[in-house]
Amino acid sequence: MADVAREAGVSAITVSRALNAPDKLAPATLRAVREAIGRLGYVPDLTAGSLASNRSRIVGVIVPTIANSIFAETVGGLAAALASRHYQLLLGQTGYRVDEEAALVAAFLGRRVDGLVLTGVTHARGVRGRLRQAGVPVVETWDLPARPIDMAVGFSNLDAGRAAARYLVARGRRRLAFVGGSDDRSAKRLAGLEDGAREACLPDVKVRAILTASSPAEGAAAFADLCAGDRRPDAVFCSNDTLAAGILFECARRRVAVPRDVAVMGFADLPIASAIEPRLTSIQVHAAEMGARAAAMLLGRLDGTPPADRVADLGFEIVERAST
Amino acid sequence: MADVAREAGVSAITVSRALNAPDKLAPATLRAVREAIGRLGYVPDLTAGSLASNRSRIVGVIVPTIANSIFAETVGGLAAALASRHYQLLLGQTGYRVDEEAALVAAFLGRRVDGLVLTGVTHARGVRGRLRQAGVPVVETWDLPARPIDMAVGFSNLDAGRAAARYLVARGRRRLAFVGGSDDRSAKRLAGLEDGAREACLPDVKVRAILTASSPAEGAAAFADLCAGDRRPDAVFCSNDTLAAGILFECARRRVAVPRDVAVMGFADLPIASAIEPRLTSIQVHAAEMGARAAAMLLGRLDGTPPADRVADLGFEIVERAST
DNA sequence: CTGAAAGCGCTAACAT
DNA sequence: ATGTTAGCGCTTTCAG
Repeated sequence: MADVAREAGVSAITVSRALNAPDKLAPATLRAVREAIGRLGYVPDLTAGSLASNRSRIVGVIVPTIANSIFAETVGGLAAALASRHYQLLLGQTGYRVDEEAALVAAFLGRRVDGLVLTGVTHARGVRGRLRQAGVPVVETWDLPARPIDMAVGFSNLDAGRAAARYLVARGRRRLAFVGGSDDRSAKRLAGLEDGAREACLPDVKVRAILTASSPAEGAAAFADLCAGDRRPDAVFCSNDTLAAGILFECARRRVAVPRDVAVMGFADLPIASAIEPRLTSIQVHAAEMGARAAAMLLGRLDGTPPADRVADLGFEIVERAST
Repeated sequence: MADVAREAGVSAITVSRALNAPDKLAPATLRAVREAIGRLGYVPDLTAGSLASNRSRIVGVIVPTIANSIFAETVGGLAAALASRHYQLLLGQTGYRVDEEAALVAAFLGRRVDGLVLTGVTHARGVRGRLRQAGVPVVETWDLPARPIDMAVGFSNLDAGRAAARYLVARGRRRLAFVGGSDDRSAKRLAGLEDGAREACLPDVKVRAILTASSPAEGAAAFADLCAGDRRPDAVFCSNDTLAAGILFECARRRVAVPRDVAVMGFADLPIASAIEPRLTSIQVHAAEMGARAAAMLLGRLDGTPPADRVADLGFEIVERAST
């Protein structure tokens, strides 16, 4: 920066202003500085800038795994929204382990991120406190917290599960099954489903939980398991469209007619849901928009805009298709 | 850090060493410092550390879009490998625009990333030069560069396309079609396919290029298009399993028998390929491993290990399944 | 509209 | 094994 200043015949601070507040400079000065920057191929060091200004222009996002499409959609929406404002995205994967999340939060705070986006509302001991103390804007996603750390954008997983049960019951299904992850959010969807089944005085929901649910192969295997018992379920609710797709494939192989013999319902309404044959009934939860809204919330806070709602419930919608 | 030093009755540099080189301290000193850190809840500022040490422990990765599973797999592999060594990942999306890539490269260099992972081998003017001048370790992925910027890990997209053609021709297919993106790597796969068709003196390959190919719906629409003409192709090669899945769905709806009437071949061997019905023949390209290898190459360089191969050809394998 | 001085929080290089 | 000094490259604050 000193070199550029010398080349342009100004002081360092003027170069800094040319970069960060160009309209505070006289047009001629600005032009001179820009030319000097071009001649020297100067690349400003944002690390030094962050240290001096105490703003990093980095947002951290922590997801269970980026290889799962539902989170990839959210991260994509987040990254796109941040890029337009020249913020960068630091990505962390927990592998569904809360202690990994705690470690990532610590590491990201050490990087002095300007904001943090978390998946879910259940966190390791001490994480809430550390986050609050750090005073970093935080958005929890993919659920609605009873007591948010700071801000949140999501939907009620419990209500979604219950809505699925009611929907299936209303269509005459009696033997409900669940295939999904054992993580916190999937567990809530299952709880909602069981709740709905109880309302209708149905027998217990058959459960086939998968450690880290995401592949169609796991869905297919889970369905095979469910069929092994005495009475095959007549409806399966999955915590993820990818799993549901696997079940549809397995049904095709077993010549199980969908929806006649068994209704299959997915979750998240990924692109595959509206393309697969038979087209998959799913619950749309606006995965990409969640990321975009999280970005908007963070940026609003960082701009000092009067905080609107701290918690945004994006809701969910059952998208009815051929599989039910 | 000064506070911690005072609390522990040592100097600042000793605190620094407790964090970065604990085995250079006497056990008692180390314990004292750690206790002080715990009592004060001290979180070291990595920004300041980066500035002072000139190492950021951040690696940047730039992909067309994270919402496309093939890149999500690579990023996942990369992130996992880096996390084990306490490096963080900065993520950028180009939306398949080369000028966006150039902007992201500039921004990441400004962040003083310790390494950079790029998708593909074709870049905007000036990017190569800027990267070389910065002296940052770079890994290009998903292709093999004729003249690498620095390092690379990938496979030959041209050969993969040609292998697909030969495979299909050997099974008696004569009217080949291609459905895929119009990006550089897809274009190479298409060129390979056309090359293979020429070898066998087949008629021209029918091409249905999609701007940014990734969803099953796009695959289905593309297949509908291909069928609209006079002679339906008897084999379709897709630049992505997600597109191929869409074609299989569309075939099911049109009662087009696969593989009897048309053979369908995918690319990348994503989880869906081995789960869908009929199971999809695909070309395995080790997407996740590409990320892991890219990480290994960068870390090796950063450790100063004698550079083994600068370019790793992971190759590809045709995984034959029911769809052909 | 532009500049001078000070310092962000840490680590490299050299002591001892 | 531990400490001292200097400085990383920028922005803040206060002046003019």
